[in-house]
Amino acid sequence: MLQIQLPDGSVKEYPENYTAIDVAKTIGERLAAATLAAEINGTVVDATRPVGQVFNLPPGTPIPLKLITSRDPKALAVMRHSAAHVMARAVMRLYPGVGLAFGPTTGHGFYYDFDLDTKISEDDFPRIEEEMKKIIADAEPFERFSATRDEAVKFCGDLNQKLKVEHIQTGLADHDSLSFYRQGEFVDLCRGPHVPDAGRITAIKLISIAGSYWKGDANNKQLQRLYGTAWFSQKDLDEYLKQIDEAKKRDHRVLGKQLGLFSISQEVGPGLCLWLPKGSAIRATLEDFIKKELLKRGYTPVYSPHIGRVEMYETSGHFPYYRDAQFSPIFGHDAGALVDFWIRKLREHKEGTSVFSLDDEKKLLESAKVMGAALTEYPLSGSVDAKIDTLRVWEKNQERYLLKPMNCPHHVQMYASQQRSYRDLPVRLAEFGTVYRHEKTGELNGMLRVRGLTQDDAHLFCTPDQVEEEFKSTLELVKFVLSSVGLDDYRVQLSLRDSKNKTKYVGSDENWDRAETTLRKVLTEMGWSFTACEGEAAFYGPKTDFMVRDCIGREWQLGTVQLDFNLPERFKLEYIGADNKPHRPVMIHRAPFGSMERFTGMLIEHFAGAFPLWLAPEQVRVLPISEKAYDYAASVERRFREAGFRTTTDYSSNRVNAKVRDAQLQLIPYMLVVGEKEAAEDAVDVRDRLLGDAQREKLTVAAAIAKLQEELTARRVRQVVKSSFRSFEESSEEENEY
RNA sequence: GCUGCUGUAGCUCAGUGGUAGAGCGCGUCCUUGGUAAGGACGAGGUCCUGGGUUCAAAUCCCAGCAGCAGCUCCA
Repeated sequence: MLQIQLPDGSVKEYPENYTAIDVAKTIGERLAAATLAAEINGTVVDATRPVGQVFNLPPGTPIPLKLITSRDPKALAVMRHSAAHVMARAVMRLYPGVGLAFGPTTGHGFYYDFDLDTKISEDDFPRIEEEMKKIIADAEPFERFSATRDEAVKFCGDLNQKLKVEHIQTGLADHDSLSFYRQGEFVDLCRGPHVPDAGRITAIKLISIAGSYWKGDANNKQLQRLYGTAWFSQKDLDEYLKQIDEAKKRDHRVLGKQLGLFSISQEVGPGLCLWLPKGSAIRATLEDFIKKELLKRGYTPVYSPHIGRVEMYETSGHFPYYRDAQFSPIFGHDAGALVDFWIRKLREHKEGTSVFSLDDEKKLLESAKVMGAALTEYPLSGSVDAKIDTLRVWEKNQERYLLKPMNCPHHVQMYASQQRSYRDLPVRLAEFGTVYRHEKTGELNGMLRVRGLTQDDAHLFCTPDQVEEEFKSTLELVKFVLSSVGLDDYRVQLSLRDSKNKTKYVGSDENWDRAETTLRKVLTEMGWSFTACEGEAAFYGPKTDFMVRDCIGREWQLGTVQLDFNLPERFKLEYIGADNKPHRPVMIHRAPFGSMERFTGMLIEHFAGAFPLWLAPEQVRVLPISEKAYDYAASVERRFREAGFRTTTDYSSNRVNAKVRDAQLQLIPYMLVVGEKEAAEDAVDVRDRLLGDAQREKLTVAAAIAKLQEELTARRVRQVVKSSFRSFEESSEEENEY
């Protein structure tokens, strides 16, 4: 007999081969019909599997069992995964010979990757959906069966599913037994679980089609990824689609245009952001805020130029590691780019990655000569190394500048500009440093991913003893800054080195281990919850990143604190210790906002454009009732401006109704309606954007100024419109192993 | 960079192998108004760029550029 413990704690006995559905039937037919899956000992499994087969608990131990119906949030993921199978089955019917890759669930639906030469387009969605609906109407069961690795390979081979075969042989090499699910004529390698039959899938819709890479590697074959969503009712589906539409309305690109905050013009260039006056007001407010905060915390503001010698970035490693993501160097000599290309080609030739003929070299020599670089020393018949050396010598004598991709080397030079004593440390150099990166075209995204950005950057140089303390206080600064602007919906990520691919990083294992251990220790001591992510570190050190979500749920890195033992070594930085001997300082890179562009973009979405008073680009608008009140309106505007408020007056020929509406739609926190009555009393009629007409308040100008100043200095956040796509709770992306 | 979709007035978008439309905004005038749209008139377009097909292309085809979504990348 099988001993099963139900969620209420009661233990009951059932026949050995009973499934969760069978158990449900003993409670009630309706419950059995509603059961979609079962949670056994904390793991979600098929409701149709014999409970006793799932776990080998010691004999006599009752098995904890929970029946999962559509009311349980876990049911959605199970059902969506089944929907992915149904979609794949439909696609297979319509496109014979399609190769199957992976088909997991996502936070709001599911996708399946297909290897298919025919291009699926959105025009094909209706017939795929129709086929899916047929499959759902047929309500055939999902049947699980197991196979050994060899059987599985043969089975998938017979089905001509090459990607599955490859996956079994590589990704699943350590699995002895593999499970499959059959649904009618469709069989798929799959970990499960699934709903009992396709009829349990109620409301489905295909969302989009896009490219993806096999196993997420851009060097691999490109697949077609079909996205869909599924819900237990049409109502839920409609609600979800409505939410997506709502979410798009708070997109910073939409609001940025609507509210005149920023603009990205094709004339200026892709990824280059123009901060319009209103966007600039927000940025300036943020910058003032953090500048004051940094002074309090012992930072010293510095300025550095926008370009620097390429050699400096070769020393730091930025140039060799990220060359393809940088704007080309600025060459002082006309032949600079040519020689640069030449050296790269020679290196590729040496490494065997490309062919570079003697004839090519002769042509280049000729061209260089025409461009004014004679290169008489070039050893045409010498070794590749000798050739590279000759060209390098020429290059070293020329000017080569890089549009700066990072501020750190500049700050490093500032540190090195004088001798440092341990008594001087920590040195904290802060700068709103503008950097340029040639991001790939497909990566650009409004203000969130740009090619020119300003970091609220600073570099701390400290003794090894000071590292933990400095790191800790820096993390606290980031947290303080985020909470000051009302951003509390973020995730802390500990970004570590990829232990399997160390070629992406500079520095010794010892330095890395030291840095990663320190970070983990500090985070743990602070009691913060964080997620550790391998392979997310910077090339010079591990970091703690503050991740937030945008209006449609994509995650972005804002603030970051990075620990670096490596750049001080590469630049041979020193300080004189108490022992009168030179020591190597440790660097901390940190940017609470990350970049002003991305941070402002995220803030726009966070507040859905409705900024709190202290950040609002236009804080107060004076609305004269008629021309008779123009003079008084002007004086009110002047007094508010003098009190420090960003104030305008609406002199349009509209009626006050329209003026109120305009200001309301432009999300201006306070409107001051003034007419003859107010003019007579030196008053304003204060209309609060949030309270509207119902709670208008007539105050003297002085009282209104005082009221608003109180809200301003407190940096009060009175409203944040919740977004359904931001929260971190709901986004448990199901990783399907296979 | 890859795959797919999109590109029409300042904005949002409709539209057709036969020479271009709406709403909002903008301008002028009337209205001098009391808390989410007062009225009239008017100006605005190389229909992304370059090729091709055609008697005829903004519309069909190709290429490029840009935007969007996804993938990959992100110092």
